[in-house]
Amino acid sequence: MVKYQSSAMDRTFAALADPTRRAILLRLEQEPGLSVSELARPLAQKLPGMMKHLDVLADAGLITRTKAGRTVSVHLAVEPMREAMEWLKRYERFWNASLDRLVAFVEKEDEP
Amino acid sequence: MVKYQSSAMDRTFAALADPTRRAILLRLEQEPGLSVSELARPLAQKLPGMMKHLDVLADAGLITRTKAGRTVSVHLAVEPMREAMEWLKRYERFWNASLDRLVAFVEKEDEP
DNA sequence: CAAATACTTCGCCACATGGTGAAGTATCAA
DNA sequence: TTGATACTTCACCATGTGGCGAAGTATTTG
Repeated sequence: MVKYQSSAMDRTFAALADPTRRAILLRLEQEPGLSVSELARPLAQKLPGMMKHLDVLADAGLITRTKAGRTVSVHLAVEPMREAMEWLKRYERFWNASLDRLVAFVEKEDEP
Repeated sequence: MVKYQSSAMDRTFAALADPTRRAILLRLEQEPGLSVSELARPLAQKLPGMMKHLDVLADAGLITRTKAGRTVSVHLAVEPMREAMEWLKRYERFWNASLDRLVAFVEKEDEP
């Protein structure tokens, strides 16, 4: 890859690209503060694998971890998702607005 | 990685995780139907690199390519972005709605 | 203190990405 | 037909997952 530094948005989208990580986020939405083991159990994930996913999510700023004794509770942090959504919003007009623009777009393609 | 098959959403988020690819999508929004070379030029990308990015974008369903003679014009396809946004919408309440929920969330964290 | 629990880190492996230059193919132009 | 143009594919490299078992560290618990 040779990507020595990546932007916040790069990391956010990359973190969201894995189904296990999306499942983690969905679960945390329902049950904030779950521990690492509790997160791993239903996902049939060993702890080392879960650690890597949590590292990716934390790098992207999508979770925070707080340690209490020997257990770690994990919490959602949605700000990066808001920014990802802001980016996508740029394209909202393509499916949200009237079809005028789409028609114009298609017609332009047919020009020589 | 050992990911033999990935879902449409996996591919969409993965495609969006690269700044060059996001730049391509932004550019196509302004100027639909650009050719491969035209896309590559301002991004300081060699053609082989651009080809790979376009392959990733096409796999994710984010672009379509139509060949006319020896030139290929590239077009946006926004449906996958709409779906990505639908997924993110689930979290919208965290930043969009009243702060009640956030307060409840924070207070829950302080419980023993 | 000893044992169990909950993470954490450490190799190790396979594979996709992101980039390159070089070579190949297909069209268009002269 | 010969060149130039526009892609396309190939071979190669470095790196970041994504997964595992095994070993290590830190806290509780008995």
